[in-house]
Amino acid sequence: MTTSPAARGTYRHGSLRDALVDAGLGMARAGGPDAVVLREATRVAGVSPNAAYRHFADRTALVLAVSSAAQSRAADRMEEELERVEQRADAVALSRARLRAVGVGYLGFAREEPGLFRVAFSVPDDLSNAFSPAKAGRRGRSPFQVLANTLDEMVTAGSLDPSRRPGAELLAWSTVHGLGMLVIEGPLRGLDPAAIDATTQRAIDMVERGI
Amino acid sequence: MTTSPAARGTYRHGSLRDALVDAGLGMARAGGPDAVVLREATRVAGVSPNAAYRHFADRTALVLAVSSAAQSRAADRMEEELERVEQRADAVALSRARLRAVGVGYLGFAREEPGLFRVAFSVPDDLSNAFSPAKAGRRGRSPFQVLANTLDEMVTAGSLDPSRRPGAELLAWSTVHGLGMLVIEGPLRGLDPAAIDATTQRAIDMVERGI
DNA sequence: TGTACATCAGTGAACGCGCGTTCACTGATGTAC
DNA sequence: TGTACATCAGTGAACGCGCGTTCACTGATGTAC
Repeated sequence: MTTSPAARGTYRHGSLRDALVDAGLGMARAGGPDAVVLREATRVAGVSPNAAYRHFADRTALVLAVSSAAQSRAADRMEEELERVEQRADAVALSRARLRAVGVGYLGFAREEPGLFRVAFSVPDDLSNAFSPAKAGRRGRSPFQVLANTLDEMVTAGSLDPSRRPGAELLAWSTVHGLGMLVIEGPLRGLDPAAIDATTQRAIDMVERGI
Repeated sequence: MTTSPAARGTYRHGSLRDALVDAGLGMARAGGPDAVVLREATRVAGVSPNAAYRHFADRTALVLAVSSAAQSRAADRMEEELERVEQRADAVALSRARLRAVGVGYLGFAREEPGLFRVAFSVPDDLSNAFSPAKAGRRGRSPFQVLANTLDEMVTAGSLDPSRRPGAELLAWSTVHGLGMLVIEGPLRGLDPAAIDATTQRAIDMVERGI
């Protein structure tokens, strides 16, 4: 990741944009959006400070790109959890298990990567990306789409009444997002992981029952 | 609020601590926690920059005090909504209406004062205050206590099974806090107020049903 | 009631800092003829 | 196949900025005798 000009040997970097975003992810991992500093990213990439301006209009643009990348990772984490769900005959039970997996994955990401979670979902001007299919990262799905798909599956399986489907993602997401924030920077921070697991399960129970 | 040394006339300020916190609230109102700048607070208070150090160990201490004050305001807003709930014979219905009022008040605060909401609930080291009775502001109740009281009322009224009471505040708060974040800096930002109202009601429905 | 003195809230000047950003530039690449 | 030239990714040096914080200080207050 660190490519000094000497080490690099070449005048052109080759993939500076990606290198800057990677460096930004590293900083965000440690301290959230505010920790992303443009000059430091160029340092890590082994390039002069102003080289960043070939790829980003300003610091905000870099942070937005980092936010996007972090959203991709969140989506990956959610799909990872989805893949762990075992198949079963009962379509209703399956679709419910998949909804749970989405919630568990989202909260797993929040707990494992609080800095990335914050840069992904607390960067005002970019969160819309999480919702817009068009803007989803090259990886494919945004966290929001993963959730929406799972809710659609519930309707198909008959575990969610179609009349309750519209806007249901907002309810599910609110709960799980709020809990994530409380876990990261709220009173649940540093709580016994087992207790957090239990609260996570309870929160998802509530969503399932109340949606 | 602006008291220049000349205008002030006196060498001692008299209530500098409060003045700094007030100035901090003003800045936070406009831009959240990051917008709180110590030097600016002293400027607004009409005092030299280092005078702040008589009252706060460092900038962080000031931000924490501002966060505390903002939490008080949130609690006030919630109680304001509670007072609006009309009395009725049916204790169950009353206790439910009061829970709704708490949620509506919390979200009203988020929408009306996004900057204060953020400084109140997104300052890592201080959110514990919202939970600890001992540390509650002189105004009395913390937002968390207001919520907890209302849930206790539900148990008393018989609208919440006592076995479900422990930890219930976390579920309710998660939902309403998450929705608040989505409204402030998420995809619901700038949405038609009526639509936000509707989502708020639905979210609270979900909590009531699923808790 | 009057004076001496401790207390401490505020002053004034200065600091180092690292940031984001701009300027005029140079060197490597790829394409047209 | 060889050369001229446009393109543009990166360089190097510099900037202004306002911040948080420290220093040695001064002036007003309140208390002890």
